[in-house]
Amino acid sequence: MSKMQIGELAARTGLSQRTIHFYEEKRLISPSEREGRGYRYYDEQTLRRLEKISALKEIGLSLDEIAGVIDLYFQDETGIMGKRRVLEILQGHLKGTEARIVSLQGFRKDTKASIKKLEGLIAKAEGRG
Amino acid sequence: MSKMQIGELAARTGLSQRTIHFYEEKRLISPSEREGRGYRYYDEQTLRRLEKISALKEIGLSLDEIAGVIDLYFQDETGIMGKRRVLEILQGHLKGTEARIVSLQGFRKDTKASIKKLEGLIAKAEGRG
DNA sequence: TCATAATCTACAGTCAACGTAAGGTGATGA
DNA sequence: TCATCACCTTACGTTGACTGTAGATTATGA
Repeated sequence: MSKMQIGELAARTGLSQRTIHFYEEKRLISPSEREGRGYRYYDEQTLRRLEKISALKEIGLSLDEIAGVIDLYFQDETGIMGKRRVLEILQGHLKGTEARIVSLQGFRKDTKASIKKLEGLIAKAEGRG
Repeated sequence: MSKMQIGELAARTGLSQRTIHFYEEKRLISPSEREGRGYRYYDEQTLRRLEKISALKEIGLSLDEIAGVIDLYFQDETGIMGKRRVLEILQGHLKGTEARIVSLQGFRKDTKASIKKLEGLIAKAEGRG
C-alpha cells in the first residue's frame, strides 16, 4: 500500500504519468526510492503532495510558484522563524483565495441579474403570445 | 468620447494594443469602423465587450469558448428561442461559477485550519522560550 | 515641409504545461 | 522461449495566449 509505482500514483491522483514525470523535472516531487531496475517508487506523502499541488493550481498558482512554496507545506519546520515564514505564505494564499472568491461572487451577481432580466423578457413574450 | 482609437481602448481596458489586435483575429471583437483605409475606431460597446471577455476569462473560460458565447451577451435577441438559448448559457456560467466558488471555499477552509495550527505551534514555542 | 506620434501588417518568438512517439530494459506467466 | 507488461529515457510536437519587432503608412503640429 505504502509503496506504489507510477501507474498507481497516476491512477490515484488522476494525473497522467507524463505529468508526474514532468512535475519531477520541475522539482515539485521526487520518488521516495529508485531501486534496481530504475522504477520510481512513491509513498503516501507524495500522493498528498500531488493533491496539494493540484489544489494550489486550482487557486491559480503556476508550477514555478508552487515549486517555491510546496515544501513549506510538508517540512516539519522546527525553528520558529521557519514557522513564521510558512505562516506568512499561508496567509498570502488565504488573501489571494479570498480576493478570488469575491471576484467570482461579483461575476455571479452580474450573471444572476442578467438571468433575471432575461427571464422577465421571456415571461412577457410568452404572456403576450 | 464615443469614438476612440486603439491606444485609448488599450489604456482604458488595461490590455495591450497587440492583445486587442489578437482578440480581433480570434473574432472576439471587431472595430466599429475602419475609415480612410487604416486606423481602427472603437465605441463604448467594444469597451464593455472587452471587460466581459476579461470577466469570462476570470471564471476560467478559454478564448475559444468565449468566442462561442460572447455575442449572446451583446445581441438583442428578438426571438424567444434565442432568448432561451442565451438563458441556458448564462445558467451554465452561473453553475460553473458557483462550483468554482465552492472549491475555493474548500481551499480557504483548509488554509485557515493550517494557519490556526501553525499559530498554535508558534504561540507554544514562544510561551516556552 | 518636416519631425514626431499613432497606427498598420506580417511574421517570428516565447512560455507553460503537457502530449506523443520511438526505442530499450528487466520481470513474469503460459 | 517468448510475448506481454510496467516502466524507463530522450526528444520532438502541440496548444493557448500572448509578445516582439521590422518596415510601411497615416495623422498632426510647429
